[in-house]
Amino acid sequence: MHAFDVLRDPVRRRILELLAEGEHASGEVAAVIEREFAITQAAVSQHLKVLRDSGFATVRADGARRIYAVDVDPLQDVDAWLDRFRRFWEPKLDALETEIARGRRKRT
Amino acid sequence: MHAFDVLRDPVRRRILELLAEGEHASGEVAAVIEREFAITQAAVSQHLKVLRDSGFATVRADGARRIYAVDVDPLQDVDAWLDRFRRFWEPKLDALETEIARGRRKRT
DNA sequence: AACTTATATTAGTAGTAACTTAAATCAGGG
DNA sequence: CCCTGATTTAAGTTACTACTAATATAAGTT
Repeated sequence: MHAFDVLRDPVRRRILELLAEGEHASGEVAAVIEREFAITQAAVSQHLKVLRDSGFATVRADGARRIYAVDVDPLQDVDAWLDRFRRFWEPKLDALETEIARGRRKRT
Repeated sequence: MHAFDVLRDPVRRRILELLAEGEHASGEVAAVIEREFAITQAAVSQHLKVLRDSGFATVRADGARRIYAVDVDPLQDVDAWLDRFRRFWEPKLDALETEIARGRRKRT
């Protein structure tokens, strides 16, 4: 599933916003989303699965709970796709300066 | 239609890539897309309509031709949404430096 | 072991979105 | 004015996606 397919859904975007604040258990995420979007826990779990499968989130077990964390790799891909449009709104920067400012060098 | 709904479609993303290179007539876009995606000219026209309606593209007439240009406002919205995740991959910059580097001040 | 809590999975349904084909619009030239 | 080329619009079909309800799984508690 392509990154943009994942981000298309407002529920998934909201979940990612929550995870951007820090790790959350599945149930914590579900509580917020159920309230804000009026959908069931099962639906939230399905969205979490999409996020896992597409690399936007990672999970670890904590007893019966599942702790989710954001993984920004696919978001960086989106950011990289936007690069070709940046010249329309960003002031001119030389190539090296841009590299440094944007921090998009290969991870070491 | 939300920006991410628009960007979800690979044909529309490809059209935006073409428009990022410069203005193109509807027919020029259609020629490329028909070849690359094997869909009809009518389908391409429908995608162009979506891009128009959602603010991603503007059109002007040139005789019977319709010349399309990219409008990056919605792309900037996407870029802004990504801001909350940038700290996961960007080196620390102070607030002002970030403002300058990212060029996201109000348009003057 | 039985009960409860936490979470995921399955099966089925309904709405939407992206096509195709056909028809409509509209500008320019003979 | 008719014809052609360029483009959009309309109608209908199909496939996909997000949902619910029900069930399964697994851990924690008594």
